Amino acid sequence: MLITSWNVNSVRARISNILDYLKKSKTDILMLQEIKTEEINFPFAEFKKVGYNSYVFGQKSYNGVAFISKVKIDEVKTDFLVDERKQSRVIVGDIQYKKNSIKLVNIYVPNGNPIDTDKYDFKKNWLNLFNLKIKKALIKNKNIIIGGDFNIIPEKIDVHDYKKYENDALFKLEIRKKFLELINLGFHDIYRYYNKEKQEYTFWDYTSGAWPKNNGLRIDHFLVSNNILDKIKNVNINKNPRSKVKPSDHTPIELLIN
DNA sequence: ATGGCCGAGATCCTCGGA
Repeated sequence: MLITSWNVNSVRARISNILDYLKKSKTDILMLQEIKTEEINFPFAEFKKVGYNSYVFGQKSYNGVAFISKVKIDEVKTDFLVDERKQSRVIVGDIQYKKNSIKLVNIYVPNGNPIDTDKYDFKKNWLNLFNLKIKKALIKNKNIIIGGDFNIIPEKIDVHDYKKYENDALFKLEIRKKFLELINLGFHDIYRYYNKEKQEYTFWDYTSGAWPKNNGLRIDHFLVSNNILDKIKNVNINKNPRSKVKPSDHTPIELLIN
């Protein structure tokens, strides 16, 4: 089973790119972030036409997350984390896979820039709350996959020029520590687990020729709980969608389960 | 050496993104 996470930077602006991707990749479950629309304007029919059901937690203009899935997702919840600004950043659901129940947690973490504003505090508070919610969720189900746009560069290897990001909300030590705290609850950053030395990115800014220069960041991640680590067959950053016309600034990360 | 963009929702600019 193939599970993909992709920040699409508007589901409506990106609909043909997303449909192309589904056709080519045959992904079973697509976890979307930054859909930038409410449920009322979500393209349910377009996905239904190609065999996918949509589970949507939308918001007007900003944020918004969704599952696009060929398989049934149970217990879909949009109140896993309710932040102080009531933003649509987390949707969770359970899948049955080979007699295991796996909880999928699809997240869009706040950006947090600039760091001298309340946006940065919002990100810190958000991550604290998220870690707490995951800690509680692990008590009920030890099979958890967290996927999404974390807006966190875990290590120096995950950015083209780390010195430029030392005072950026994506790479500040304080933020990376929150990511480590989350991992220490019992997860692996599955991309880095399989690729100890590889330098690949999931995001390239639209500006400054970042894509042709490969000035990227690895900020989209899959965290897999220890209990199901042996069920993971492969993980891949698929750069193809970033090279298309009218692309998202992020590209999909794909997780293959045994 | 620097900087270059894009989407939504409202106008012809602002906000947010990273």
